[in-house]
Amino acid sequence: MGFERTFGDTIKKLREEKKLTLRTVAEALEIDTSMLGKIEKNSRKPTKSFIEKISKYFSVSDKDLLISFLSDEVVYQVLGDEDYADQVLKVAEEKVEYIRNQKSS
Amino acid sequence: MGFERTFGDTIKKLREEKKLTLRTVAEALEIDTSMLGKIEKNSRKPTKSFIEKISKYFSVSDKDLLISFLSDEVVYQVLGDEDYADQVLKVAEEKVEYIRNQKSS
DNA sequence: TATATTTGGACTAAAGTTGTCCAAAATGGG
DNA sequence: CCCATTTTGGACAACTTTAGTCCAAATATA
Repeated sequence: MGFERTFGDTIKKLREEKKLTLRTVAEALEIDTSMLGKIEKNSRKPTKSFIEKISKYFSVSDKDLLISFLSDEVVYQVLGDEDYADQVLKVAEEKVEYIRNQKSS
Repeated sequence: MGFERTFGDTIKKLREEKKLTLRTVAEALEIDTSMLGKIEKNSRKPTKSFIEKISKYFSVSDKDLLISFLSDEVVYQVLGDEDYADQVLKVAEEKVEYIRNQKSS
């Protein structure tokens, strides 16, 4: 899976590959058409349940889609203001590692 | 700077090393004592302005404190639910890299 | 024991988020 | 070009979250 795209781009591509309309997919997932459009444009966040439904609908990995979304969130958070993105991510990794070791001791 | 601790732990340690009370520091920074206590316990978020003031007050790097705080946020975000933390961070790095290349082209 | 410090609950105001509805804009087939 | 359909995004109300303050209980200190 190509993670360079955003979550929205990813699900939009899945839909367009199958030549389906927003309305068609939205009905299948039982959500508002406009909502689906916004999620594709990353202007509304998918719920966990949405990610489950859409991954099932397109037969793609639920986990991959979730990671795609969560990483978008992290990127968004980390790219504001001053750009210490790399350092912030590096330190975050260290902290995650540290916390893991804590737990298992 | 040891980034294994949380932002709250870090500023608490700075205060205790100088044997200052919450009230003393809070007054110097012109914020509520209780607020400072909560920030030390990571139950309230520091504002950008708070980080600037406290780093100046203790003569430590503003940037380091900011990174400490931002990385806490990322860790918090990434450690919920299923734990794909490593993968999410890795993908986030790739996306940041990707976005950087986009901009400079 | 008396005094100061730390902790956290409760609350209000402000800010942010969600999902829905609707209409304008864009697209595409005939 | 026209019409039907799709896409896009604004506006809104309901709801959730967060921020900051005040206060009192708990804890530490001298």
